[in-house]
Amino acid sequence: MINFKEDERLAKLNHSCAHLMAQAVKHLYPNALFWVGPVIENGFYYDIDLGDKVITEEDIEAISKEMKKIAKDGKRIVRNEISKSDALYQFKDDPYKIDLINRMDENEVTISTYTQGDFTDLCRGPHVDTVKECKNFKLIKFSGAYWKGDVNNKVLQRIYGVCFDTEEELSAYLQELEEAKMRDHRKLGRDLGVFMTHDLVGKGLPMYLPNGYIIWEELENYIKEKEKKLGYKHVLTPPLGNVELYKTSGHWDHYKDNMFPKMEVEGEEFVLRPMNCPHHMMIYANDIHSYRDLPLRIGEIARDCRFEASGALKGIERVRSFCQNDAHLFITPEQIESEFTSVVNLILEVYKELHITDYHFELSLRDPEDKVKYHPDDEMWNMAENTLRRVLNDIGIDYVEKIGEAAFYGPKLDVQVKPAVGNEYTLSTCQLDFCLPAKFNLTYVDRDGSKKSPVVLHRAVFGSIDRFIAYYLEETKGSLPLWLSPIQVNILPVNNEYHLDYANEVYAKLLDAGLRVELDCREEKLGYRMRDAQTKKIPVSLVLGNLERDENSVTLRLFGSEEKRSMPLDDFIKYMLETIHNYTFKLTDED
RNA sequence: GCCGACAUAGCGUAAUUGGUAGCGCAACUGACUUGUAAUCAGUAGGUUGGGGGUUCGAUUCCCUCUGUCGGCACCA
Repeated sequence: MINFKEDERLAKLNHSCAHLMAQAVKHLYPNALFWVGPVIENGFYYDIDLGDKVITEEDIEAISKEMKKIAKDGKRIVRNEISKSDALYQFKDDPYKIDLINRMDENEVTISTYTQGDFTDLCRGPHVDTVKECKNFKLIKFSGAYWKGDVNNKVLQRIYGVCFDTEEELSAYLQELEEAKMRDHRKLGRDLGVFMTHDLVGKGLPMYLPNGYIIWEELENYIKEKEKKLGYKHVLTPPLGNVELYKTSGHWDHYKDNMFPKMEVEGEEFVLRPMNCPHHMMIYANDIHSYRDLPLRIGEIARDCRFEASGALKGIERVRSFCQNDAHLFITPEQIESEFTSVVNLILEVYKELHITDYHFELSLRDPEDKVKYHPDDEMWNMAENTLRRVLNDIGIDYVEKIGEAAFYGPKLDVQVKPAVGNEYTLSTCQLDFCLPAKFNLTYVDRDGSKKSPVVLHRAVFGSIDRFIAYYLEETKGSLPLWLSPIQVNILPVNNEYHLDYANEVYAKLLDAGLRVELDCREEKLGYRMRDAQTKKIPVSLVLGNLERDENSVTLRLFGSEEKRSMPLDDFIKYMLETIHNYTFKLTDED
C-alpha cells in the first residue's frame, strides 16, 4: 500500500487537495471554519467546524462536484510570507487560525499563507502550482473528530480523501482498498468458519468454531514448545482476582474504568482480570528465591477480560475477552540485557519462521511531564529507557521512539503491524518493569546474602492469540500455511462407484499419519467439488481415479495453482509431514 | 464512550411517493455417474434485529433498545 506521507509528490498533491476541498466547503458553507488539513499515510483530511451542521453523504457529493469545478477553473496557488502580527490580523475572525498562529514562534518558523482564487489558508506548504493538478481525487469517508483530539472539546467534521496525478492511479488505489476489504479477518473469519459472535452472548466476545480452534491449538502448541526450549515454565491461574490484588499492583488506580466492574460475594470484591502480571507476581512470591534461581520465566496462555470502549471493538482484533500469550521473566538487573535480547530474538525468530515481514519496532517511553500516569522516579525511568536503547542498538534493529506510550510501570518495545482495514496495532511486546516487584515486595537472596528486588520483563509474542489469528488470516488472505489449515487435505474420488474404496484407504492412511483430512464423496461432479475445495482454501486436493488406484499414487493440486502433480502415496505423506514441521507457507514455495 | 451510517433466509442482495417480501449461492429431495472452479429439475427456508408509536395498512415514517460498520478518543 502506498504511503502518501513518504512520497514527496503525493504528499504535496494531497496537501493541495485538502486546500481545494476546504475552498469547496467554504463556497457551499460560507460560515465554515477550518482547523488543520494534513497529509496522512493514506491520503489527507481536513477538520472543519460547520457549527451544528453534520456532513452527510449528499454533502460529500456536492463538495466533490464543487471541487471538480474549482479544479477545472485552474487557479494558480500563490505563496505569501507574512509576519505574525499580520497573520493575527488577517485571520482575526478565525479562532482556530488564531490558536495556531499564537503557538508559532516567529523566530523559528516562517509564517506563510497560500491563496488560490478566492480562498486563502494559513499553511507552511509546499503546494503544487495550480489547483488543476488536484483533479483526480476521491473523498473517501467522513466522521466526527474531537478538536485537538480531546474528548472534552467540540466535535469537528472530518473529511478524508485521496488525490493522484492520474485517473488510472486513483482507480488502481480504490481497487486496492476494495481488495483489502476482501481479506479483512472479519470476512474471512466468517467465510472460513473461524469464529462467530452473537448478540445474546455479547459484543466483543468471539466464539471460536471448530476450524478456528484448530488454528488456536496449533499456535498455542507452537509458541509453548518454543518457550519450553528457552526454559519457560507454564502455569495456569484463574481469570479473576480479588480487587486488593489490583490495588496492590497499581492497576486499579490506572485502569479500573477499563475493567469489568467489581462483583461482591460474601463481603469480598472480585474483578475479571484484565492482565496476568499480579497473578504471576504471587506465583513468584510463593517461594524464596536465590539469585541462582533466576531467571525464572513464567508463561501462560491466559484469559483476560477488559471493558474496552464499545467503539473500539473489532472482530477478534480488539475484544473484551481474549487470551494472552503472556510471560513474566523474573531476573536480576545484570540479566536485563541477555534476557531482553533473548525475548527480541524469539520474536524475530517467530516472525521469520511464520513469514511475517511487514512490521516495525516502537520503543515506548514515558512522558516525563505526565506525573499522574508515570510515577516520578527519574533515575529509574532513565536507567530503564537507556538500558532498552542500548540493548536494541546492540541487537541492531531499527526502531522509532514514542513519548508517552510506556506502561505505567516501565518502558516497552512494541512490534507494530498494519491490518487490512484500520489503524496499526501492537502484535508483540516486551516490557521492562522495575516497579511492580517492589509493590509486591518480591525479593531474591543475592550472593552476599542480602535481599534484593528482581526486575521483571513482561512479554507476549503473539500478543493475544485472538489478535494473532486476526493478523495471520489477513496476512495470508485466508490461505493459511499447511500446519495451521483446519483441513489440510481434501480427497476427491473421481467416481464413487469405482474409486471410493481406494479413496477410503488413502483417507485412513493420511488420518493415521496425523493429517487433517476430509473425503468429499458427495454425488457431485468433480469440477463442482474442486471448486468447493478451492473456495474453502484447502491447501491440498487429491484427485483419485483409476490411474491413482492402479499405481497406489495420488494426483495433487495445491490451492491457488492449476498445476497437477502425481506421486506415490507414501512419498506424498512423507512430503506433507516434512512441510508441516518446517512451518512452510505452502508446498509451492519449495518447488 | 463520542460523531455518523447501517441492520431483509446461513451468506450476498431486491422491493416505484406506505399496500402485506423477491432473486442468486448454500441447504434439502430427485434425476444425472461425473478426471480438476458452478449438471438439471424441484422443495423448504423470513415475527424484514427486539420493543413501542403514527396509520385502515409499516421492510418503508417516528421513538427506543440491541448489534454491526466508518472515523474520533482509548489501548496495562
